[in-house]
Amino acid sequence: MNLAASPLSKAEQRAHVQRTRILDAARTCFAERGFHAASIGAIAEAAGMSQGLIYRYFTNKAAIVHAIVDEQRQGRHEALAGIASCHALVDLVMGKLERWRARSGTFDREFDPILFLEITTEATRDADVAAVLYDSEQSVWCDLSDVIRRDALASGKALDEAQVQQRTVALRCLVDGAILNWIRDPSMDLQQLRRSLIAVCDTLLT
Amino acid sequence: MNLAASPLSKAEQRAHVQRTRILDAARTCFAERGFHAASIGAIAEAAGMSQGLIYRYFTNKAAIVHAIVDEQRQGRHEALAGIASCHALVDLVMGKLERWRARSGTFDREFDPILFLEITTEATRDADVAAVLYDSEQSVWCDLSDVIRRDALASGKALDEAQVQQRTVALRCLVDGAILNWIRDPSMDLQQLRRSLIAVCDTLLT
Amino acid sequence: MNLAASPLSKAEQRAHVQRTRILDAARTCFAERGFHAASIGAIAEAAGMSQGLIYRYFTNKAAIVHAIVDEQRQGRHEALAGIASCHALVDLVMGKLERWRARSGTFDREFDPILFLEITTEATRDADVAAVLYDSEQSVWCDLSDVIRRDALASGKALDEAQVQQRTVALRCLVDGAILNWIRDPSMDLQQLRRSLIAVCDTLLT
Amino acid sequence: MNLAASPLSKAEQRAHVQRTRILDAARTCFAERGFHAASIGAIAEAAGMSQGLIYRYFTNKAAIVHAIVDEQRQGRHEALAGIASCHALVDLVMGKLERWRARSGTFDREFDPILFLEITTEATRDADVAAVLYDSEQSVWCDLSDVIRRDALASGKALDEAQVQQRTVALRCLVDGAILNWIRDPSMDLQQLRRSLIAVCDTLLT
DNA sequence: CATGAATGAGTTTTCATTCAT
DNA sequence: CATGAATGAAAACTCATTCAT
Repeated sequence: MNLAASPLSKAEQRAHVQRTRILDAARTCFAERGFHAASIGAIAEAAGMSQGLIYRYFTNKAAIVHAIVDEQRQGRHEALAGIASCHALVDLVMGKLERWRARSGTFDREFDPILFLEITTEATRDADVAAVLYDSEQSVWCDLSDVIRRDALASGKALDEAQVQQRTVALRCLVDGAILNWIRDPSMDLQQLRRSLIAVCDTLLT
Repeated sequence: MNLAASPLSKAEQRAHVQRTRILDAARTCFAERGFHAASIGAIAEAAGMSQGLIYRYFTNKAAIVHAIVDEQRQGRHEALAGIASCHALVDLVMGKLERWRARSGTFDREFDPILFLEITTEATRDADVAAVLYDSEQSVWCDLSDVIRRDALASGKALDEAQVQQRTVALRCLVDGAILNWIRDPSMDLQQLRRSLIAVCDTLLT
Repeated sequence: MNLAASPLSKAEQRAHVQRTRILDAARTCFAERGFHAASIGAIAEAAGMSQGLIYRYFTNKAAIVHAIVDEQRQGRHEALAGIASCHALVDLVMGKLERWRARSGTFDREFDPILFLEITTEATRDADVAAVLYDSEQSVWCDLSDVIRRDALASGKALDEAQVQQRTVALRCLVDGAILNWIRDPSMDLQQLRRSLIAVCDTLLT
Repeated sequence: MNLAASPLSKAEQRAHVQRTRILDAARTCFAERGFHAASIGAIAEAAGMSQGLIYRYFTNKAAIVHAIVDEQRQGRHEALAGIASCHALVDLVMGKLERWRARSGTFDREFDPILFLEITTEATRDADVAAVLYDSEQSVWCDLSDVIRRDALASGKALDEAQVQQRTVALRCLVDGAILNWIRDPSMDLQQLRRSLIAVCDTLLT
């Protein structure tokens, strides 16, 4: 993303490193305790720096939240870019959920289900978060539509635009709903969930 | 609701009225600001009473949260009891979303999508909330399976148990995902969403 | 104290009974938690009545405290009236301490060591308590001087007034100090303490 | 006090100064109003700082109380270390009482009679305070026994251990009782009290 | 006479944010 | 650039006291 053409000064590099350290710490704290309950003090400690320093890189606690929301948006977009079929999408998401349960406590820079929920909730109240999230949704929408199209292409089906839209909606709801249900029922059998999703995808694309 | 057989004393009636007043206020505040950001002071003001009085009816702020979570669980269960087909379910949910947008600011004693999200997020951190939510999920699971069975019965299909389970998973994810997406993209065309859901339901049940 | 000449009306009797109930409850609560930490609510519950009713019999929380201080003053005076020798005094006090440890939780209407301490501390801050306590001290002073005189008389010694005063001071300090030390070191051997006090009394009166 | 060997960082020095400021303020407030009635707000104001800052140096209000109790324990121990005779002990205590009355409002970092009482009362309810106080008592017990022994040695008397114990008990009760009585009767003639105590000491050691 | 619902001021404690060093 | 001491506003919760019933 950062081509050779843009020579980052040492100061800029340092700033970027610091911002990353803060965001990594914040992601963990936010996912653990929520945007509100996670204090700047906790983030500073997790980042191994003083509270004051955080304010050199982010004007606000809100600014940190915004940055993380954006980070997740980008991550989600990049993750979807490499996906060529519905099956692959289901695999990606289910893999995330499985890995999440394994190494609890560490969180994913590109896409974290708990943060995803936290962000959605926050969007209800914070207009800025809502705006970023809205953009994210548009982008995800396109990405998912592309997945549908690629999948159809690969299996030799021709879909008109209306069919693409409809299947995109369905796919989106399925995946998001799967995440939500996984959170609401941690004892859920992930293998069975995966099989069900696959089955629905197959049915929908027939 | 209050048959002659249940002799509620005046004190008990009063207590019930007050609890209801508090819960109504709290539901609004929680949906508007979230469980954490909504202060007891704000709830008290919304309920038109002093902060101290709230503590006569609820030992804790947490107790209020728990009461509301339970209220929503019950409401969700009751709402599903009357549903006989997937179409009816989609209608119920979409109706909620449409009505919600119309009279923003008022919240639903039986089931509110924003609160639903807030509760799911809170369950990540509060073990008590998680427990109530888990129970709720089991109950919803049964209710949805019944919907699937009734639907199949009405349309003369015979489904084995594995098929019922699979369709229940799909239905559940679809509906929850629809709510989530509606929250994330408020500009979404609800009519189109409704049509897509109906189409998926029809496809899945064929 | 209440001679036949004063016919108490039924209302007055009831009032007296109620006041007694409240004071009994308050004594327990105060000794358990201290004047400040003991709430009117706790006292009301211990007395088996409503909070409001307490205010029919006492204008204030402070009034309850004052009543109890006075009660203890009177009890102390009456307890000393029957004492004819230093040995008897030591026995009285040590008996109190021993019994106190045995049935912890119940408190003595006539004199309770913990309340005694609590009251002394409170006198530091509340002028009314200080006044009652001051009166109490004058009265106790006379009572103790009489004990000294009776003791000397019984053992055939003649003491001039200065000697009486001096021994009274000593006796008073010894007894109060014994109580204080017993509170500060609950593991203290009461039998040994008793023997030491007796020995000092004997020495002092030789 | 701060020899060259102890390299306190500037931060540590500052922390120590602040803790001292807080403890000084707290001692005053506690002695004036009691542990419970003295609010953190009052302490902060007396210390000339914000309420929040107090929590940087003490985790709790209880922590402040504990620190003060410990401070007094140490002070009491150090004060007794330099005492070689019963007369000197009486002089020390009476001097404290006289000085206390003179400059009311200021309290003694090493040993304050009102705080001593407050602490004893609190020990009745706070297990931690009770524990520190118990340790203090053991230490004072040894210190007083040593005073008795030194005194006997100086006056050429030989005391067996039982006699030492007995006199220690007596001395302890006398001194504590004197403080208690001085509090309960502020009009008391301190000169007379001093003479009486001296007389008893002389009698006891004959 | 008795209740207990209601209030409002007060308590301890936390935290985002600033700023002197 | 970095620190962490300091602040002030707010949070949850308690409690003495009043008053309608």
